[in-house]
Amino acid sequence: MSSPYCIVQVALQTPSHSGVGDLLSYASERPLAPGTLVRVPLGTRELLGVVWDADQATGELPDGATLRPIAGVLDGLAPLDLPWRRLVAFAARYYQRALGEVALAALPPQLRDLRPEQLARRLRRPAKAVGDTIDAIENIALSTEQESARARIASEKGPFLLFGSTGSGKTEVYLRCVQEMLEADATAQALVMVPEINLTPQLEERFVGRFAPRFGAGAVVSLHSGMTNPQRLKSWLAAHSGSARIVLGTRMAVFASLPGLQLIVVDEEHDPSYKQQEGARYSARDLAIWRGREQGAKVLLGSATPSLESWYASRPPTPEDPEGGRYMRLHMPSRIGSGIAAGALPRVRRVDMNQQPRRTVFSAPLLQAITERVARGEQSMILLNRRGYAPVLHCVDCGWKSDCPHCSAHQVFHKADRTLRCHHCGYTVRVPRHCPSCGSPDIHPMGRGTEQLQEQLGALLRNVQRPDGAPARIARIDADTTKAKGALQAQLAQVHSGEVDVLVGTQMIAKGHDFRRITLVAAVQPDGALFSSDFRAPERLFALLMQAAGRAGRDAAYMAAQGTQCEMWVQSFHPRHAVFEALRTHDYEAFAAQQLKEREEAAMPPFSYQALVRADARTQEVAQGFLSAATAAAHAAGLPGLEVVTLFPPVPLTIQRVANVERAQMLMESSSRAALQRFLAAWQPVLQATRSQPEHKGLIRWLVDVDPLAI
DNA sequence: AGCACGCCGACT
DNA sequence: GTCGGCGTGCTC
Repeated sequence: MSSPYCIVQVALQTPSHSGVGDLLSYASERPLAPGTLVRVPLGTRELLGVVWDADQATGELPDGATLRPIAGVLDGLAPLDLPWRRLVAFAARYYQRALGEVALAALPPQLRDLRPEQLARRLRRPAKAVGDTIDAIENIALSTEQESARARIASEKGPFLLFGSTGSGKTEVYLRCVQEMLEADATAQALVMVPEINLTPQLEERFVGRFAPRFGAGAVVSLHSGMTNPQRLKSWLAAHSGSARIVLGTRMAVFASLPGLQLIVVDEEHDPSYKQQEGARYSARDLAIWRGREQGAKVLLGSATPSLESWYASRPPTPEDPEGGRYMRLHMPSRIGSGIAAGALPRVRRVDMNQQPRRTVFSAPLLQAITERVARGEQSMILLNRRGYAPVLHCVDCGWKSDCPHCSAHQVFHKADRTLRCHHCGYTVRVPRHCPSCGSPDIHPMGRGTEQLQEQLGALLRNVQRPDGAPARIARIDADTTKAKGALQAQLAQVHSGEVDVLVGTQMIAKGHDFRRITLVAAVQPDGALFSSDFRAPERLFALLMQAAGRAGRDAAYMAAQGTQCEMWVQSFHPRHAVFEALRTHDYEAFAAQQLKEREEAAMPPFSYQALVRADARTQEVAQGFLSAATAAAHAAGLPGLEVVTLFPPVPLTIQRVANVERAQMLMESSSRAALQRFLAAWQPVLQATRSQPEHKGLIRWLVDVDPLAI
């Protein structure tokens, strides 16, 4: 009857929503602490798992079945602590995924295929001593605003929203807060997140420069998907063991094991990249808030254009609303720097494209402004959120368009390699000489992308000389020019060195990179986002333009010496639109107030909570049929929460078909986050049951997106 | 999701 | 006779 072994519950990457639960029982000869990493047999495979349950009862099995024994214990590693396990469990529950899936995805991939002996060998390997030759960098004196933010963060509980314009020195505040935290406690750790891999090297340089001399060469580690598996494992182990004091990373870093975590910084907290778009669709920013509260760590969100969610959550108390928001808002409005031009934000110039000749790309005044800057040896930056030469080819005779045969989207014309490429499925063909439909040679590009912009600008500026007499040089940075590893850094270096006079690119160039000599930024065609069906499009456009404007005039001393006024140009058919009005006055607060009013009237986030279910199938009918059936089943079962959750009918996605898969989705909305959660949890098994009915055989997959960014 | 088992067609 | 097609079903 009684057995000589313990039963342990292990979290494994079990098949996504299928019969197998996510905690499986195994036999162990000795008790294992929760959080212990183990290798266990499953079917014919052997998988990495995490011991989950504290219940170590020795006893009989249900139904007299036999348990398979644990295959191995990764002994050298301390068990993952309770805060980490609670974070993973919360994320799995909140985002409606299997516990084991989230747990295993949160671990470095290489841990999955390392046998216990291999791991032991790796752990024995001494960390190589790195030179201690780095000189300590003196702290820069903080401005009054920075100092007051620092003091508030030090003395209050948070979470904090550091609302500071571009160039107000948010990074310096992060550095100070991290430093204080780490100096006060020799075991303290800090997590600093940035939205994109591209931004980690420059931040790493700054943190290493500041902290390697103080806390040792291994004190700062990075964690992002651009690293090789061995590098990631190394950083992860350093964080887990506590030897790394600072972890810099992208959204995935929110799941790092940090036993001493005391501070989390989320830089550019409004950035959509914090939302994972596959697997468990978590928001690293929201999880950071949760983790901070749970683990007793302070959380510091920073942005010049906060998400409306964070802005609303940080509203100060008023007589009508004596509670105010959950976050504490810290305001740093001034740009820092030396010289009389410090603090000057670029002047915003709007060009009414209705007054320009049809099909104008560069209006005369904008072209004039760029020309003058080239002649003065200053740099300009032109933004267009569309790569390639033209978004579509068009036949004048029969109306044919370069539609992708597999997607409901156009194939984009790329002139450099004479291809038509679908940006959704990757399908590529050579550019036809004649219309594939009627044979006419009269086929033309319609609309423009960055490639064309670069070409046209080259022609327009061909007679323009730099101060040294050389012709103007126009560079382009977008996903196409930066595919190769290190290409982005190399191209940025060219801009920094002054080789480039005009930089054309997608939003990639608007983010974070510190260009010293750019005095003009232009958005030539930003109207697309104004009337988008996505209610967050204006918010995103405003953030992008503000961020882009922040690229101009960062070298205040230079600006002052030259007597240059930096400018942000916007060409639009709707120059009086609220987004541009707010941009003109650099008034985020007015913009946010106006947007929040609209959101409140329409009961949209942050005044309501949303989730999506998406279904993919060969046909739209099957995809929508599944969603309709699952909705009907939810109503029939009278699922909890339903009284306060609105289910909207299924609709096709904006891009309905990708790679021959039809996509449909339906929206759920509620004024109560808890009710929406209760409903989703109860609905999960209903969705699974619906999926297994024979009439929904054609369904390829379904997935839930909680707090979606785009609908 | 893997991965085996299984039960039928064209090959050395 | 066997190599291999992918339908079905199981994994503590």
